[in-house]
Amino acid sequence: MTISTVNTEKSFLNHISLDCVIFGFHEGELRVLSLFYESLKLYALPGGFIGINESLEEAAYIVLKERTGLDAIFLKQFHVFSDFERSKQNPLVEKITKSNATINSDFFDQRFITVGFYALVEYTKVNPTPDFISDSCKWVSLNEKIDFILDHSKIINKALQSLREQLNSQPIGYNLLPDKFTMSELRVLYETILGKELDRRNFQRKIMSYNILNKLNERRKGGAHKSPFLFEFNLENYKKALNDGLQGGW
Amino acid sequence: MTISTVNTEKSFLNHISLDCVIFGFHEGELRVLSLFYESLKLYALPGGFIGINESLEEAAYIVLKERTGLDAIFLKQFHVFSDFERSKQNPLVEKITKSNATINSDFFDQRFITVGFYALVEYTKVNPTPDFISDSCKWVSLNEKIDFILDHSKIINKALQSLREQLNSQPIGYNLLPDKFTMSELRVLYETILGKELDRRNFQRKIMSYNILNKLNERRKGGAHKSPFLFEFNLENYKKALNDGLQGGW
DNA sequence: TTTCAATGTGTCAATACGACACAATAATAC
DNA sequence: GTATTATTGTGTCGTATTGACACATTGAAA
Repeated sequence: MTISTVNTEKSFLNHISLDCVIFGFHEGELRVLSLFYESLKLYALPGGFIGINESLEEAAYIVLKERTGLDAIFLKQFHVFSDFERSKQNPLVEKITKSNATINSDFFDQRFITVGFYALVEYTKVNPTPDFISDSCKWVSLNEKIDFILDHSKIINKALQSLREQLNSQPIGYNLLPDKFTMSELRVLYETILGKELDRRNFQRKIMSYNILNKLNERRKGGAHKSPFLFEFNLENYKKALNDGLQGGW
Repeated sequence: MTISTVNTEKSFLNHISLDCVIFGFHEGELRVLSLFYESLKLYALPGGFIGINESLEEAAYIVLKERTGLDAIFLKQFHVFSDFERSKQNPLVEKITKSNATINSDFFDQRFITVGFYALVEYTKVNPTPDFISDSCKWVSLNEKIDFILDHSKIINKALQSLREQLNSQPIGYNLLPDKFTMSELRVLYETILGKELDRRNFQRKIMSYNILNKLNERRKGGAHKSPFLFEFNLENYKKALNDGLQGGW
């Protein structure tokens, strides 16, 4: 009746999909893990469907695990995209139909309402892995002009907007940076997400006032100029802040 | 295939529903418009399904219009509830089956993923109207202990939490108060949403600093004690604040 | 006319914030 | 080695914002 299968292995709910905006931070740029379709010259967000006995969150974790190899990830639903027109003319349908894959292309060729999730991951820990219909999986910088299928550009923009709003109340950074990092690295991350420069000294004063960072007796060597101290997140206070929220904005 | 009908008039998408937490403010209490099922002694949130050529938002506006009689309403999606167990043992299914209604009870008896919306309306303007399976539609105070079907209590709590977070960045109040109101009324609304007391004088200073209110040359007569001035929202600045957001928290 | 609770409007100190200065340092250039 | 240079560490200072509180005013009720 209302349950369909993509292949013979698993049954999914019709009409509902999810798309993940997986953010990484590298070389001072925010990047989004994207699937590339060589024949279409188009990118797409990693996504999936909801198994008949899964929650959205469980399904999203499966997508993340498959594309990144990572488990414990900061994951948050941020918006539902339900425009009547949004999944019309999905170029992937034709691609699937033409392929020899043993999957049900009818399933793809229905109207989908998609739940957007954003995830924050540590760039270097990710092992980008394409799915069965994409040719490659790679990081795409938000600074590049990239063509995505359907409304995926819109989804990314909305994800970034949500991330910005979160930044004002939650201690984002733990998930995007390596365990040890310099104050400059954290500040550049904030600047990148916000899209504006922040005063180096005022930033440090404010972020330290939240008591979510430990200053280490260790410096980052190797770079030119004075070696900066390394910091790490104070997990105990970080978790408290996740619950209670921070205050003030940037 | 994947489209079902509730009655013969309209086709809906399977597996997807929406529920509306319609907030009103009356006698210093936040209230939620709820449907009551006499035979079950249970309440439920007004909800609906997504027509095959509607967006979620369009469908939500239809629900609001039908239950309140109002059009232009502040409406916002805030969370998707997708637990596998959430729509098991829906008491409404049995109720529908037993009734003589010409509706397809099979449609109700499927797994639903529901999108939660919250709406802010002016209490006195609402004309509460039950739907075809409920016995009455009434305001329920958040202070009362009320039994809701399924996970609707959880949905209300999450809506209130979202509303609180919005309060810090958006000029909420325009939709919940009459056109003209006193500073105390606005403050009590904020106190009610936040669940804590605010200093009367500091509140006024802060809210006035946003420039979203016009102080009128008019006083509320009739109450005991000194007559307070009336205020109204400055729509131009209010809309600006809706876009730009406010700053600071309470 | 008095009472009393609520209102209008202020002050004050503590804190937070934005803008900025200057010395210390580590790799590089010479 | 020594000088150079960009970056880092750590301040200060004036202003704006915040929280706590005081006191006179008002208008219905006693």
